[in-house]
Amino acid sequence: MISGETMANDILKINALKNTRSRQTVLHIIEDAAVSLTAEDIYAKAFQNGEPVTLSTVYRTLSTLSEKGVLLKSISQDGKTYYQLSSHQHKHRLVCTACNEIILIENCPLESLEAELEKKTGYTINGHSLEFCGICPKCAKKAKNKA
Amino acid sequence: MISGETMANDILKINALKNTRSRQTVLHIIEDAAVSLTAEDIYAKAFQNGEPVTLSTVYRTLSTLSEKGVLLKSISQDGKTYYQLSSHQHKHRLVCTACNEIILIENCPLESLEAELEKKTGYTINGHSLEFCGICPKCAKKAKNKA
DNA sequence: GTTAGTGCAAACTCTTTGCAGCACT
DNA sequence: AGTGCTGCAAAGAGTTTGCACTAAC
Repeated sequence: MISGETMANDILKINALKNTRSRQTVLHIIEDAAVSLTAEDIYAKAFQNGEPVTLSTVYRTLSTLSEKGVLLKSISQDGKTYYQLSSHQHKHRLVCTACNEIILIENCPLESLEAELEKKTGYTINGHSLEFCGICPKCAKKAKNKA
Repeated sequence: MISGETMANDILKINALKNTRSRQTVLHIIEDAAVSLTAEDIYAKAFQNGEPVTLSTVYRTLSTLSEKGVLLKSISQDGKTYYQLSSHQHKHRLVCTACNEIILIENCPLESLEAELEKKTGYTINGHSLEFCGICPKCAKKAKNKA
C-alpha cells in the first residue's frame, strides 16, 4: 500500500498538474474520507487541519480533477455537489432525511439496466446518478420515543 | 377521461388550496408536458400562452404541490430542479449530454433493490432519484460525420 | 371580512470567473 | 524564466423570502 503522500503526487504527475500544497491538501482529505464530500466540507476540513485553502481553489481543484477523471462528481438531491475518488468503484448514497447521515452503497446494480436501455433508446450511456433517501434507524427510534 | 380543467380543480380542492389562475396555469402546463419541467420552463410556457405568472409564484406553487404530494420533485445532474405529476408512476430521465434531449424511462426497476437495502441498513427508504446520461443517436451521428 | 395567494424586489446559497501576484517546474 | 495556480472579491445562476396588495372563499 502506498502512502497518501505518494498517491497524491502520482495523481498529479500523471495528469500533468503542478504539485501544489492546495492540491495535496484537497486530495488527502478526499482520500481519507469514507463518504463523498462537498467543496464546503473540504474547505472546512482543510481549515481544521491548519492547511487552509480558499473555497475558489477548492472548486477549481475539484473541477480540474473531475475533468481528468480522477474524481467522480455528482449532484445530490440536497442540491449540493459531492465528490469522491473515481479510482474506487463508484458508490451511491443513502441519505437520512432527518439527520443527513449518509451511507455509501457498495455495489452498483445498474450495469445490466444500462445495457438494456441502450438497446431500447439507441443512446450511448456513459453514466448515471442514483441516490436513495429515507430515515435511518436512529432517527426512526427517536421519532418513536417522542410519540 | 376528465379534462385538464377538471383535474386541476380537483387537485386544488382535495388539498384545500385556493383555486387561482396561477395554479391552474402551472398545473395545466405540467399535465400537458411529456417530460418533467423546471420552474423556468413553466414560467416561460405560461408567458408564451399569454397567461404570465411570476417566477416566485411558480416556485411557491411547485413547492406547495410537492409538499402535498401532487408533484414529484427531483434535482438533476444539471443542478436544476425538475417537477412531474406524481400521479403518474414516477419516471427517471435519460439525458443526452450533447443536445440535452431528455427521454423519460417508463419503468422503475428499483423496488427490489430498495427492499434489499432496507434489510441491510435498517433504513426506512422512502424515495430515490436516478438519472442516466449519455449521447443520443442523433448527436452520435453528427459527431461521426464531423470526424 | 378573513385568509391565503401574488407580484415585486431584495436576499440567499452554491458555484464560477477576472485579475493581479506567487509558486512550481 | 515561464507558465500554471492561488487568493480575493465580484458576479452568476437558481431559488427563497418579506412586504404590501389582491383575489378567493
